[in-house]
Amino acid sequence: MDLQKQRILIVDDHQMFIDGVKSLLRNQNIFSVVAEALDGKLALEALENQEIDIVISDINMPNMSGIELTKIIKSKYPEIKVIIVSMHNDRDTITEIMMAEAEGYILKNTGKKELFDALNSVSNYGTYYSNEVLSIMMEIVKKEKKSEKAVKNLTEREFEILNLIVQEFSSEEIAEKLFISKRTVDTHRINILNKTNSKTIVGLIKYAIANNLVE
Amino acid sequence: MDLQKQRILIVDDHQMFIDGVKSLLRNQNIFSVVAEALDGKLALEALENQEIDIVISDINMPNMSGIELTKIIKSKYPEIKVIIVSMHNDRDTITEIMMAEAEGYILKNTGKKELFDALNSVSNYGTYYSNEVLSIMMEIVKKEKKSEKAVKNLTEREFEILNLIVQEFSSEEIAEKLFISKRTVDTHRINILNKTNSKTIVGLIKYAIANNLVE
DNA sequence: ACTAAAATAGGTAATGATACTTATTTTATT
DNA sequence: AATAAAATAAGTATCATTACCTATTTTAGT
Repeated sequence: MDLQKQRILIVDDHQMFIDGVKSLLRNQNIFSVVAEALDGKLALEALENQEIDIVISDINMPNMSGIELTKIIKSKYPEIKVIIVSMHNDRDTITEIMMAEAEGYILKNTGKKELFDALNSVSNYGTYYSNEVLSIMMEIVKKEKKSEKAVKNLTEREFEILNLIVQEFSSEEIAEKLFISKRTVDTHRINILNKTNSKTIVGLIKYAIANNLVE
Repeated sequence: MDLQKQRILIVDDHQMFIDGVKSLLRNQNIFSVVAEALDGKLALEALENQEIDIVISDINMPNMSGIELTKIIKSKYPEIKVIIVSMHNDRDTITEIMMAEAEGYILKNTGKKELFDALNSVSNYGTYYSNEVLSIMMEIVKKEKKSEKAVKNLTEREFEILNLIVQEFSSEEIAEKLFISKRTVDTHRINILNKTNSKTIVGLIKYAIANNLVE
């Protein structure tokens, strides 16, 4: 008796993409696309109705992202492997995928060969991350460490003042608002500049916006 | 004798997408995918080597965007119809597509039916824009008009200086860089603040970032 | 060639931000 | 109770930004 084919669920809000993956998985006898879903909710319904071994999911979808979907799948069906597929390989995306503990992450410009490599790795060894993704992961590990130190060690008061600065209040106005001396605000200001490695208020605003420290 | 099939070239840096479109265009006798290309350069080569009636192109591609490709196609082969396919339907994208004068614009979550509608419209009437796109176009026409006044009436020089401000150069440094007086830069600065309704440089930076006037 | 818009620049002043230093008081942690 | 971290504040100085005004020269459009 043959080993059973690996049963695959494809999740993507773009029908074209689902068809693309299906066409890549035609004419072979290891994997079988047994279900498809256009969003996370439909994917979860599909998982309740049939046994699935591997989920291939897009990351950007309406209502529920591939990340959220992965987290739910991992908590309800820890034995199911998840491969996330994405257009972009930026830092934020990769970090989120790591957090969600997906077994694989490939880009949408992946060819047939790499898709099979990923599916095989995931169903046998455990994980698959493309070289592109791995090199970005290494960059993150290096860079994130030091920026984390700078970002996170702003004190509560400093955060409060940073927010007021971004809201266009001057040091004097902030002082009035917080019932403290303008000189104190100035001190906080300079400490904030130093901690965020900003030279001027322009850099600080950009930094605050880029790092989501405000709003 | 039959009418010749409409010859289609698909351009996308994601092989999966090309396969998806091809699978949607299987089993019918109006359109025929006779060529595919993974980027704009290869697409232009393909156009030199064979007759094409309709180009279906992705918008986000490395080296040359679908917009740039469309512009080149339109200047060299004005009789070829172009349908742009995109993930997103944001204002900027739609505006650019209008500028490039593509005959059609559909989203990647388009199903078989809409793809055929688009292809038929484009090869017969002339253009096809999905309802989603049309409604966004109307919003643009309404909103863009008023923000245009504030945003767009920055002069080239003012844009240049705004960019340098955002890059954390002081008025003095900007003056040196542009070989003009610091007083001139100051004047520009104040005009920029007025035109963007910003009270302080903090507001200006936020405004510039929010409106994509920089980077 | 004429006109409007844009770019140029200066005077004068007030206000704001930043640099560097020092020091006291509060608050949290062990 | 001791220590460290955070919040408070001020002195002094310099530099940068903004306000309000006026005015000339360049550039582009009809």
